[in-house]
Amino acid sequence: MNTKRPRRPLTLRDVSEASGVSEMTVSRVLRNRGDVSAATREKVLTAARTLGYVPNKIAGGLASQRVNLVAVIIPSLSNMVFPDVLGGISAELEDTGLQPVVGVTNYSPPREDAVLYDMLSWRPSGVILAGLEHSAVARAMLDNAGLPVVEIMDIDGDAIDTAVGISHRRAGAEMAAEILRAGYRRIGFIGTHMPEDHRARKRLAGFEERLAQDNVSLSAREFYQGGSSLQKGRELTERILAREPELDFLYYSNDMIGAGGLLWCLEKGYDIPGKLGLAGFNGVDLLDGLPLRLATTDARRIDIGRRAARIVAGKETAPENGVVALTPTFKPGDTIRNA
Amino acid sequence: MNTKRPRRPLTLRDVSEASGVSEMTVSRVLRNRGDVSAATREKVLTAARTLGYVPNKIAGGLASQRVNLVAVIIPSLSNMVFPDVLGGISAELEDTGLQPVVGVTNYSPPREDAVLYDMLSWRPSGVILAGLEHSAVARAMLDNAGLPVVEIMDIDGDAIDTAVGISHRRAGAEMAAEILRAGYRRIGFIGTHMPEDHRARKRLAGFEERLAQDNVSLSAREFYQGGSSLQKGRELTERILAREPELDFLYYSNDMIGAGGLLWCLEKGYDIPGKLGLAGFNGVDLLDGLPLRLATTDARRIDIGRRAARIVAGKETAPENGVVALTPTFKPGDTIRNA
DNA sequence: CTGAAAGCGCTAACAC
DNA sequence: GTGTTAGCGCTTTCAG
Repeated sequence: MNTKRPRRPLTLRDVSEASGVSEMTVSRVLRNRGDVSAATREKVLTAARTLGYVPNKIAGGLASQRVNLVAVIIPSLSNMVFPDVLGGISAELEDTGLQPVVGVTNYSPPREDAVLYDMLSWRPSGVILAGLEHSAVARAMLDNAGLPVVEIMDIDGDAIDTAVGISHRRAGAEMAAEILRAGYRRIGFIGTHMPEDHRARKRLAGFEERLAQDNVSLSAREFYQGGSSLQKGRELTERILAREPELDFLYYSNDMIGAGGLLWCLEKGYDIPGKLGLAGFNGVDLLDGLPLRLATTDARRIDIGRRAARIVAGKETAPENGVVALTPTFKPGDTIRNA
Repeated sequence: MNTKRPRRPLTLRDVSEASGVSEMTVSRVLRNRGDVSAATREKVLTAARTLGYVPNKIAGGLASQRVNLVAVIIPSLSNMVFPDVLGGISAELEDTGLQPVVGVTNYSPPREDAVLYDMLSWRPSGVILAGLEHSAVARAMLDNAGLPVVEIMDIDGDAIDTAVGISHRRAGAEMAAEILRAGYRRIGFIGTHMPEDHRARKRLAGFEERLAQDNVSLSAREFYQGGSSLQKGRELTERILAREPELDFLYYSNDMIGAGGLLWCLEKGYDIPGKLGLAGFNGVDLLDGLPLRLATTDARRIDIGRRAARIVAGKETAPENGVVALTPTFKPGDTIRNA
């Protein structure tokens, strides 16, 4: 094994010499560009294959000034929402020759700047990034880059070029409306304490505004740090109900902690949804296997990925106002009683 | 907004002219390479910043023949195990100047070949890829590439360069031993039907071999297609127990379906772990919030990522035999009775 | 249909 | 400490 690892990677010239065809024509064959006779094409392909030649995109990109990469910048991979977005993006990019390259910011603006800088230094053909809130530095880089920029997940704010997402404000408001319609009145909220999670913040704002319309205000809030897990959902639920035993509804900022809360409540024998209603956010398929299906809002993650990719790929042109608004859809599940 | 998007991206030359310093020295400043006087450095940095210059790594990579990218090739992003591996990799790469670039194969060998080809065409400084089973084409490409190759997750087989992982055969065998020790004898297995999931296959093989040592053989198996979910775990558990009501243990090929099975069994009132024991595989933290903690094997995902990254980064040299064997650790949880 | 020449934006290597 | 020269491996452009 492993006997003759070549010192020098193969170049077009090697294929050219092995096949007796000029570098230029070899290049044409390998890229399916321009007309080449079947005979020549065959010679080249055989030579390339037997040598095990892999083109050098660094050189190719420099010469052609075009790179088939799309930068995708997201806050996290671990909360089971961004993998869905990525799935939508890859699916839609599949037949375009474009390839997504993923960068993760951990919800840190300086880290976002760094990741963006790094990705832009590869001169991608487009950028897809989560959220509408970016540092002045980031905005300047994107302005200077002169490439399509699609901001995803959120549409409550100003887009640089194009935004594809849902209104989290609206998602929050609609959930509030459903909860009120069902007759719940003593409502608690459980969410992350993350100043940089703008979407969760907007959701909560929309939620409280809608409650206020009915003269209801939140009876309790509980915030947590770090990642979401079932365990975290349990702890926070226990804590908020210990503090405010009279609560009749809990709105969670994501499905994972909501599911944890649900499991805890069921164990403790709470009457759900009779005496206590629960709802989460995202619409992950984890919920389908729980003892009761948690009410939630489908955040349209896959669709968001697809539309963003279509725009970057030029399959679809962004609307005049630069906003592609998808509709967050309420999923009642089993944890909100019927009105 | 968006007024003066430049037609031509900025080059070193622009910074050079704006600062009155030669291109070469500008380059030195921007890369922190070689000695440059504080005064010059300041001039350059200011010019670069005010122009909004972003270096072109395509050109840089071509000139220097070095690229700070590490290709990471994994089968899937959606099963909550690879994000952990990725986390370990990024964490360890953070201070090395290297950057992971992720490719996903969906457990398809042809897709793996394609992804690998594509990544190699960017001439990364190293490759980390899941598993030891690769097509002849893939092996040839890796041999030709002349760069460090680390195969992760599995060590049961031959590595190209270096393998970092656990023995799945052993993990299966050890779980079997625990189950037998606890006195269970009528054992069923539930797993994916994926010819390409070699690790699951090896786990099952090790599991059955160990059972055979005690003259026990599997009483039932249930296979499924597609992704894992709680719901799938419920359905399969119901099915296998309908077919073989006498089973006293269920071994699942991953924690997600195991958790689904656990929830279903609890609802149906099974005596767990008294009459029926359950175990999964991976050790994901989802398990911490379930009504009972599912027994499982910690697959050491984060450690695997870290060690692999250390080797690619040259922080650590691979052992002579090319195998970094981590120890899969049994986690008893609450679903196996004490012996 | 095929080839030759020029150069993409940067850095290695060598002057000064 | 700083500048000059020559490519890196490919593709563009223009000839044939």
